Amino acid sequence: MSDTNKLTQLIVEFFEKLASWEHCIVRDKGLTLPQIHALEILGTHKALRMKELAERMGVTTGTLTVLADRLEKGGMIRRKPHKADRRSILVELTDQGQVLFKEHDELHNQLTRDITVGLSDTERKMFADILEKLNREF
Amino acid sequence: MSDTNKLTQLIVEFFEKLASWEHCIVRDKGLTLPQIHALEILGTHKALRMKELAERMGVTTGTLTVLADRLEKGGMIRRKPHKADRRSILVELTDQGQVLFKEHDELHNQLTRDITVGLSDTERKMFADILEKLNREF
DNA sequence: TCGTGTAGTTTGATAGTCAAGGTAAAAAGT
DNA sequence: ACTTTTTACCTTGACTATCAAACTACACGA
Repeated sequence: MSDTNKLTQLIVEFFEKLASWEHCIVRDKGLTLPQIHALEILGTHKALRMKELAERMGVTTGTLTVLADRLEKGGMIRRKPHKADRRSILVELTDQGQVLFKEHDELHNQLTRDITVGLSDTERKMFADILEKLNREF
Repeated sequence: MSDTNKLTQLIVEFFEKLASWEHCIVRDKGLTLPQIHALEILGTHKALRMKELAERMGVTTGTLTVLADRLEKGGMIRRKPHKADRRSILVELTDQGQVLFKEHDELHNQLTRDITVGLSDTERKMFADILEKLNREF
């Protein structure tokens, strides 16, 4: 097997494990993956237009409308008018959504610590550098 | 911001990009993420029992039943009886499913090549080593 | 053989998803 | 200024994913 094949398998395995972990975590909180995904994006971007959020999530605005309805009903997000463009609607986290986001973000950090526990400082730095390069190439 | 936070962000960004890529790829083929996920697992494991496949996918057997129905109707997989245990059912790829799996697998390899194009041989090897360690810790 | 556990299916309820169509507002063209 | 086109969001209809719970058939141990 080529080096590329092996590396691909390692990436796929890593990806699957991350996905599975996220899935279990959010299910315990009564949320779904798309819902927490929206909260994650809003948590790092303050207010976003529906259109922008939909694009970042990779879904249509129609899909986002119903998703946002549910999150709004659950008290996680808030819609507010866009001053400059009356077609647009801004979405932002409520206080409750902020709390949830921060909790979830801390879980991510804890996971990072857990899985990198066997790495040396050099390796951890190397890993960060490599990820930065990969993200640029995407 | 701590090193852990930064590393977490890099991992999340990498994960999101992988998910988005996979999403776009399978949509072009008229498949869904869970469907291609099942094909990927079956592609590397020959025949699996429904129960085993469900566990690897992280879904209940009820969910897998309807998923398998659709894949079977689409000619991607085949159910066949389990010789030793008549409660169990084995699932395996059809020839058509095999072709699809190999095509998709090759796309993964191509993606690996594309995103690691900026890495040196040393970095690529280091990346593989680190991923192996992380996958073990999971 | 009888009770308990297991594999898979079915069903009902809830979510996610898209495409297509609708409405209102902005932007562009004339 | 007026018309046309584009954009942003919502709605609807159809399909898929998902789980929990109930159900069937089989296995396995006491």
